Amino acid sequence: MNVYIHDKKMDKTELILFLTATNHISREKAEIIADHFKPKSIARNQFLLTEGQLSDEYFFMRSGFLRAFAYDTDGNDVTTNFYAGNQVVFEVSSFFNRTISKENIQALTDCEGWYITYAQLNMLFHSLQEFREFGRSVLVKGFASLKVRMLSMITETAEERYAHLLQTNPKLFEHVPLKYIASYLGITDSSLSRIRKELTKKQ
Amino acid sequence: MNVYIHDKKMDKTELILFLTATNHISREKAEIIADHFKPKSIARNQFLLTEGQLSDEYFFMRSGFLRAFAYDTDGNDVTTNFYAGNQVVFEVSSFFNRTISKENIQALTDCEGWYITYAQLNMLFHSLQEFREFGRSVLVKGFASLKVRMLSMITETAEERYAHLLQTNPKLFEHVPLKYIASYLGITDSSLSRIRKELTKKQ
DNA sequence: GTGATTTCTTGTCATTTGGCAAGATTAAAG
DNA sequence: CTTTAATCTTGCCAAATGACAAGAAATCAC
Repeated sequence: MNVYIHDKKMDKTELILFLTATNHISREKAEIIADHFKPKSIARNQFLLTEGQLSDEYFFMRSGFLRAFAYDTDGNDVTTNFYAGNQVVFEVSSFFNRTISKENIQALTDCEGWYITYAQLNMLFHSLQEFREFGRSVLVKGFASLKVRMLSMITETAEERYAHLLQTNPKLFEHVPLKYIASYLGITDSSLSRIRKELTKKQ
Repeated sequence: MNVYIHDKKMDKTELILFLTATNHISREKAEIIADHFKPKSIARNQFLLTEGQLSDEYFFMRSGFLRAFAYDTDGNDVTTNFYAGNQVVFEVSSFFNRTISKENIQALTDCEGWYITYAQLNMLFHSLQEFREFGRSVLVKGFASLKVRMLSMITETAEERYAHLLQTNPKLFEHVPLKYIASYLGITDSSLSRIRKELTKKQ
C-alpha cells in the first residue's frame, strides 16, 4: 500500500460513510465498493442527465444541489424533484429499464461526488449481496418519500406544503429560484409569492 | 409426479404467466418460484393490511379490486392507491423496512391470488438472481407510476385527472364509491360530482 | 459599472375548489 | 319488503388559485 492510494481512498470518506450508514454494509466491503466509483464534478447549470438520454450513472452526490424537471404537454418546465448532498441521484425508470429519460437533472450549484455505471452497479450487485440490500434500500427510500409527498399534495394546502418544505429543507431556498419551488409544490410562482407574503404577516 | 400435484400447479397459471411476463424469468424457474406461493382469498371489505401491522405478505392478486388508504392529521380517510387484478400488492416501506404500516389495504370486491412472506421472498431473491430482477422491476414499475401520478397532480386540472382515470381504468368505477376516487384525485366528493356533471354536459 | 436579463411581486379579475347543509338516490340490513 | 344507512348531487357562499400584465428588484454578462 502506498501513500497515493491511501490518500485516494481517504478522499472517499463521505461515500464510504454513506454506504455503511444503513448498516447493510461493513466498512471493509464499503471500501471495496467505493473503489469502483469515479469522481464526478458538475458545474452550476450543467446537466447530470438530459431528456432523451439514458440515465446510466448511479451518482452519489457529496455536495451541491440538483433539480430534476420535465416539460408538461404545454411545454412548461415543471420541477419534479430537488436533490441535496449526501444521496444517490439517478432517474429510476430510465436507469433500470434502460429506456431514454423524459426528465432532465441540472445542477443548481456546483456539485461534487462519485458515480458508477449501470453495468458496474449490476456487477457489484451480483457479487455482493450486502450491496444489493443497500441498493434496495435506496429504491425503497425514494419510493417512500414520494408517497409522503403525494399524500401531502392530497391533504395539505399549498401554504402548508410550502411551510413544511421551508422547515425541512431551509438550505434549498438559498440556491433555488422560487419559480422552481412553486412548480415543485404544484402552484404558480405568483401564488407562491402571495403565500410567502401571508406567512411573513403571520409571524 | 401425481395428478393432484399437477392440478395444483396448473392452478397457478396466472401467477406463472405474470412471473415470466417481464422476460427476466424462464418458465421452469417461474414454476419453482410459484410453488412457494400460497393461495389467499380476501372477502369484500376485509383487510389485506391494517394500520399498525407489518406488511409481511407479497401478494399477487389474480382478480379483484383493492384500495389503500391512510388517515390525515384531521382523521379523514384518504385513498392513496387502487389495485386491480394482475399485480403484486404490498406496502413497500413497511414490507422492506420491517416497520409498522401507516396504510390500510382493504378489498373493494372479493379478491383471489397467492402470496409469500418477506422471509420466503428474501430466500428466493437470494437463490434466484432472475427473481431478484423481477423483484426490482416490480419496485421500479411502482415507483415510475407514482412519478407519473405526481406529475399529473402538478400539471393537470382535477377534471383532466378524472378524465384520464376514467379512460385508463374504467372498470374501477364499477366497484368504487366516488368519494374514494375523489380523495385519490385530491379533491372533495362534491367537487367530483360537479366535474362529472360538467363532463356529461360536454359530451 | 452599466445595460440586459431574469426573477419576484403585485394588481385585477375569472375560475376552481372547498365547506357546509339539505335533499335525492342508491345500497345494505334485518 | 321495509327500514336504515351510505352515497351522491346540488345550492350557497367563501377561500384559494390561476391567467395575465406591469412594474420592482435582483442577478448576470460584458
